[in-house]
Amino acid sequence: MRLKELSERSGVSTATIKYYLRERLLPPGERVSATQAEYGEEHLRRLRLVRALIQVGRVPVATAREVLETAEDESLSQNTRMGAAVWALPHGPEPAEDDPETEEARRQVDALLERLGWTYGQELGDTSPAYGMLVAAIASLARLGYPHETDHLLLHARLAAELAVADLDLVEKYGGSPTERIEAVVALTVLYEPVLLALRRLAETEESGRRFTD
Amino acid sequence: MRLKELSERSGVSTATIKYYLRERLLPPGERVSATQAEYGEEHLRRLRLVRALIQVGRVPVATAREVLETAEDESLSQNTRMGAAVWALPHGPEPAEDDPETEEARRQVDALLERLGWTYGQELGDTSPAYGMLVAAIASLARLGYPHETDHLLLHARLAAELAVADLDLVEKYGGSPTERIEAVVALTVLYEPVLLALRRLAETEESGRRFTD
DNA sequence: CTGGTTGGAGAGTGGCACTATCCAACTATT
DNA sequence: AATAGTTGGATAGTGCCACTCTCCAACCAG
Repeated sequence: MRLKELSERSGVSTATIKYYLRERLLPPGERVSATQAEYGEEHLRRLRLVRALIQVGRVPVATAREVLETAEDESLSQNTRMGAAVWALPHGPEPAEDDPETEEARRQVDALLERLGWTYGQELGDTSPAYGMLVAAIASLARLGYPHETDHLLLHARLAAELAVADLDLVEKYGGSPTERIEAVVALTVLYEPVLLALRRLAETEESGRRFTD
Repeated sequence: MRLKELSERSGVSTATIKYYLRERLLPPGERVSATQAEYGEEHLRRLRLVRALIQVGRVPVATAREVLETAEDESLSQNTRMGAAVWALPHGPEPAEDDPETEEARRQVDALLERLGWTYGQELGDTSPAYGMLVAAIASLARLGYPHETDHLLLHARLAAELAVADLDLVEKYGGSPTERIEAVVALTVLYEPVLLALRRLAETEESGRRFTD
C-alpha cells in the first residue's frame, strides 16, 4: 500500500505520517523505486498504536518513540523491556527536593510501599518516575491543606493492585509474541488510564449529585 | 504582602504571578496607591491551588480559570457549580462520530452506565465530557484489536465508584463553606488523578515483574 | 537625593505537534 | 507519447500555549 492509502485507512493525514516517519515513530516503507515506497499491514497497526498513544494517551511524540523503541529492543530481557517502556511514559515534573511537604510526602509514600511490600521497580538503581509523580501529588495536597491520610492512599493502592491483576490477566489471555505482549501492556496501561479517569469522574458526579442535591 | 513576598512564599516567579493576574486566575490585589497593591493569605491559597491544578493536574490555564469561576459563582446551585466545575476539567478530543468503532463503543458505554444505574450527568441536556473521553478510549482499544469486555469495564467502574465514595467522605469530613467544598471536590478530583495513575503504574510494574520474570 | 523596588502592559521566547511548500521522480490516462 | 496528476523526501513555516522579558512611571528606604 502507498502513503495515501495508509493515510486513508488510518485517518491520519499524509503530512502527519511523513512527520512520524521522520521522527522514527514508524519504520520506513519498503523502497520500490528511488521515490516510491510500499507500506504493509504492520505499518497500519503501528500507526494506529502511535496515534492512540499520542491522542488518547497524551504521550509526547519523543516519548512515544522511546517507549516503542524500548519495547521492541530484543537485546533486553522481557522484564526490563516492559519496565522501561512503562518507565518512559509521561509523568509530571519531579518533586522539588528542598521543601518540608515533599520530604513528608516521601516518608509517607515509602511507608505505604513498604506496607504493601512493593519494591517499586528500583531495578535500575533508580526510583520509578511514577514514584516521583506520587510524591509530588501528595506534597501538593499537603501544601493546600487537603487530607491525604495513609488509609485513603491504601484504599487507592489496593484498588490499583486489583486493576493491575485484571489488566495483566487480559494480556496473558491475549497472548502473542514477547514484543506484542509488551506492546499490549503499554497500550493497556496508557489506554485504560482515560477509561479509569472518565469512570471516576462520572462516579464522582453521580455520588456528589446524590449527596449534595439542593 | 507585596508581589515579591507572594512570589517567595509560593515559589512562583513574579512574572508568572503577573501573568496569572492578567489571565484572571488570581483576583487583583488591593490597591494601596496608583502603582502598589497588597495581597493577603487568600491570594496565597488561591495561587497554590492554581499551581496545583496547572502543574500537577495538567489543567490548561484557560480551563483553570473557567473551573474556578464556576466554582465560586454563587448565583448557581451547589450541585450545578460542582458538576460544571468537574465538567470543565480537561478531557481528550470528542470521539469521531462517523466510524463503526465509535458507535460500538458508545453502545457499550450506554449499556454499562445503564447497568450501573448512572445517569451520567445529563443535567444540561448534554452528555458529560467524561462520557466522550470514555467512548474515545474504548473505540481506540477496539481499533487496535485489544480486549475491552464489559466485565473488565464493570470492574473499573465498581472500583471508580468505591473511590468516589471515599473521596466525598473526605470532602464531607473536611467541611467548610459551599465554595470551599466545591474547591475541595475539584482539588481532590484533579490531584488524586496522578495519585491513582502513579499507584496503578507501580502496581502494574510490580505485578508484571512477578509474572514475567525471566 | 538617589538607588533600588514595584506592578502594569505589551512584546517576545521556546517547545511542540503538526502543516504547507517545493521539487524531482514516478504513474495513469488519453 | 504527451500530459496531467501523484508520490515521497526535505525544509521551512504555523498556531498554540505557558510563560518570560523589557520597559517605565510611580514609589520607598537609607
